[in-house]
Amino acid sequence: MSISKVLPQPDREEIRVEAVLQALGEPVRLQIIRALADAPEGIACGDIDLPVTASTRAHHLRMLREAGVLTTHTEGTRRISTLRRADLDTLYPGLLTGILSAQR
Amino acid sequence: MSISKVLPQPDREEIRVEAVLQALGEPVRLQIIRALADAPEGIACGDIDLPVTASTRAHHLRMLREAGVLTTHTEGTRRISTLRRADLDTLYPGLLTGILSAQR
DNA sequence: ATCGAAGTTCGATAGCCGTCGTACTATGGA
DNA sequence: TCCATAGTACGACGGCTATCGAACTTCGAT
Repeated sequence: MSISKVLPQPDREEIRVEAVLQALGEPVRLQIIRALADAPEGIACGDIDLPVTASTRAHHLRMLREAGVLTTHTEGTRRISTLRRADLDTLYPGLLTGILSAQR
Repeated sequence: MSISKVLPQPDREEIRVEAVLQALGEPVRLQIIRALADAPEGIACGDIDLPVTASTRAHHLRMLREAGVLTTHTEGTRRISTLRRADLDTLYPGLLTGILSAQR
């Protein structure tokens, strides 16, 4: 049995709006964000339908995590990601809602 | 005497959230947005203090305009830009506010 | 112990884009 | 008319980054 672990990510006060916007300004990553928004309990990155290979997928997940947009914890061999809604809503109230309200 | 003219820009319904986020996810452009937010009556791009040359400035202004973030009209030889607040607030309520609420 | 599944990391590549200088346009003033 | 000012357009260049394949790690199951 393995120990569930949270992957390294910035603290709330370390999150920079530029990094967040840059992270969100990429079609595939935006797609990921939307999938996460629809799965409040979190989702394994492999379970998100994306038009890229696994390695590219991992790359985008890492970008989003390091920007502070999502958090990832391990569950066996799977890595479950969730939106850092509370942090983002506190730092930039309305931003996430505004983005997600866009028609897809 | 010349005729004041509005430079080409997308209609509200043509604005895509990806383009907006991509436009905002660039430090210089974010700086422009903040300057515009502080000048509701509009501002000439030359009057914004930016760490880039005039041509780069023009490039960023064009990106922002074509993404639908700002509107530009001519006044003599000057080009006055203003945030498209109403359009953005309608399409993505809270997004602009969230971004601008970030500490600089 | 072996295997498969989930995912990451690394190196390489190709395309995008931020930057600049230069040339150009257009407007207004002398 | 001539010139200065405000700004754009274009071409070039360099750096960033999205993408991939291949090798590797980790865990769970058989």
